[in-house]
Amino acid sequence: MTRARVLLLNAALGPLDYRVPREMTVEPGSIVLAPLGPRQLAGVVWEPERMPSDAEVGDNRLRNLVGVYEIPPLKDSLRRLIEWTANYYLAPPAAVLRMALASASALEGGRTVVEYRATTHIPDRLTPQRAQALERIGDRQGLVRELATIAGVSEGVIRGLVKAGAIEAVEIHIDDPFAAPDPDHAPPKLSTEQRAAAEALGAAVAARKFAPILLDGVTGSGKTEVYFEAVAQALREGRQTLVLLPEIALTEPFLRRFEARFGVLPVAWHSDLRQSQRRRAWRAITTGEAKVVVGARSALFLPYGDLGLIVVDEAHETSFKQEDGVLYHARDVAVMRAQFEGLPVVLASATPAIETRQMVEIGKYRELKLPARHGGATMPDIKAIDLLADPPPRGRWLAPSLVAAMEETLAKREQSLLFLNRRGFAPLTLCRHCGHRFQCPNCTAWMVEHRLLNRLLCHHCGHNMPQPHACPECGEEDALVACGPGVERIADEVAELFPEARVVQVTSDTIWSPARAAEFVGRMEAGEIDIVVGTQLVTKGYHFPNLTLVGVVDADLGLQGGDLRAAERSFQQIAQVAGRAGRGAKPGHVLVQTRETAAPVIQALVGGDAAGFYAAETQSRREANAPPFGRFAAIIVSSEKLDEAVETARAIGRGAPQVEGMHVLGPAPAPLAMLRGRHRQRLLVHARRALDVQDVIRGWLGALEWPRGVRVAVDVDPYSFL
DNA sequence: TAGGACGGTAAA
DNA sequence: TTACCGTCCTAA
Repeated sequence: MTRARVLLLNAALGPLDYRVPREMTVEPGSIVLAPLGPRQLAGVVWEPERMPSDAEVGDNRLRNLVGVYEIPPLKDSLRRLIEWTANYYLAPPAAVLRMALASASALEGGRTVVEYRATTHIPDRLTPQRAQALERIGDRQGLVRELATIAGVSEGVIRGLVKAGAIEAVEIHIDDPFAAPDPDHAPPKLSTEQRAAAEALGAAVAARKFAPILLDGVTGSGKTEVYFEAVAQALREGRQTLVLLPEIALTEPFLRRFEARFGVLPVAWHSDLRQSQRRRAWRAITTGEAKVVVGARSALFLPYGDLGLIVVDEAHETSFKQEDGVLYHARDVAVMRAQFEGLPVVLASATPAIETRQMVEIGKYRELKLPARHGGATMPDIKAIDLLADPPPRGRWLAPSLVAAMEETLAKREQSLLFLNRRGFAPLTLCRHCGHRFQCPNCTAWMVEHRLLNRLLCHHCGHNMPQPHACPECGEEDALVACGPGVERIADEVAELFPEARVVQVTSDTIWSPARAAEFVGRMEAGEIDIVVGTQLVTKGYHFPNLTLVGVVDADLGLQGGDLRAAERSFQQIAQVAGRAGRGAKPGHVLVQTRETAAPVIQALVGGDAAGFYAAETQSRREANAPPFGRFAAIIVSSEKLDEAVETARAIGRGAPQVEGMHVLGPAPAPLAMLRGRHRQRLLVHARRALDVQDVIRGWLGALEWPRGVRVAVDVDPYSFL
């Protein structure tokens, strides 16, 4: 009799044992279908010694596996990665496994999927629901269920439209091949420095060994062209490349550059894929036919058939840290995957994280430097505007000297970019009469006024309400005032100052799909935009040769809140947005508005002393025993009931083990004391680097119990201290 | 007494 | 997580 230990796609369950029927063969990694109570669930066969079960079950109680999927088994290297991730981030292995088998439907054998899209035919009976559906669907395509969700109507309405001929069926073959990129399609002209770096990367790919490499080049130095040569090398060897990007908003410019270099588009992987696209991509990834995959975090755990290279672009980006579910850092897990698979991994950034720099420092990572801009472009000059000496007029946010520079830029028919990392019109609305402030009922956060929508929104939970005219507290009319600036307010100010200029706002409210991003890029390149006002969305990735002026509206914003990475993040953000200026033949200028011209961040930016800033910041981290020299883990306790959250957090605090080199701060209310209707308490564990803090926490929390509605989440290496 | 809400537990 | 079971309560 053979038994198999199976890790099921159910995060609440540990591994379960099954009987393997006589006619079935499985091996570790096999993807199987197993009975679970009255249902059937997919899972993966695992080595029993690597996945201990809490209770041994006798042979007589085992149920038979239902079947094995005709899909290559998950490789050892991927199973080790799943184990490592679950162990390091204190997550259920099944939750990590789910990311590898991200397209459960791809497991089913079906080779075709029927999708639907609108025709030009207008049905005879156009009910309001039908009209709404057709309008919202536009030229989108998808399953009946997907279209119903998009349209906000029931599936019956969609089916009715199909019957009426307004929506037609399209057959999708999920095994349709992806076109192969051609490494020799359009080789670039590289500078001597780029050539040297490209050759080093190519050699690392050919060596087929673990090699973590920091590709460190100033903004505009052509890092992408350089790592494309590593991709070309992987293609020549017939192996796959994974390129991780921090946000889908960045994929659009990337796709176009890729197509120009290799002749075809890469395979995209992100959360917005339709089910059929996901299925097709997943299958092509497992077979190795998808040669280059560009994706967000979640592409990291896919079962690549023959991976040869991993690239993490904009590797310093904090959005690589997953903030819900499994709280992993994609940059760090990418390095681990490269290690398990024996591959080179390239971290590309103009402003690497202190952690990454430190790895170079101690000789763990190799560094390839591109110290100059590509094609003769020069670095922009950065000047600070002292808001205390040169303040904007009352009720305005742009200093006279910044306005003058914008005027000049406009006169030269060049483009300007204003950066403010705050969506909406104003971050706080209050009543002048009684002092009432609009707060989210579910979160410890102000409601943010969005004039584009004429509503107040909570940026944490999505709660929203119409823009009020009277104060709900005292009933006073016309007493509500908007406090502080957001991107919309800056755009208004710009429109008043330069009525003839063409202004666009670039935030997640206006650029919410790759198509919108493409449209923005197109208009920028065609010179149809004079001034961009945007959030962090505009700080990276874009290359606009005619953009010569960058204004940072409030450089002090990022320094508030004071978490351990505040200074570093400020520096990176401003250096990145500054890097958008003067990328072509024309030189760029950057003006940074600040109330603290003496702050080290501002001094480093103005003086162009990145190395000095990094050295000072690294030293202060060392002294504080902060990452990368020491480590943190946050324990977040949340419940809809305040007393339960507080009591559980206290119990956890009381249960803290005495361990040499570790101490526990808290519990205390988390800075976001209420989020999406849940009260949150936080404990912060600070430990020396060598301590296996995960093991300590596992033992600590494992010995405790808490009420049903209480959630206890551990965030290892936290990035958000909210 | 039917049926719903709730809590506890098993799932191999 | 989902399914199911027992308990308790309420409406009829």
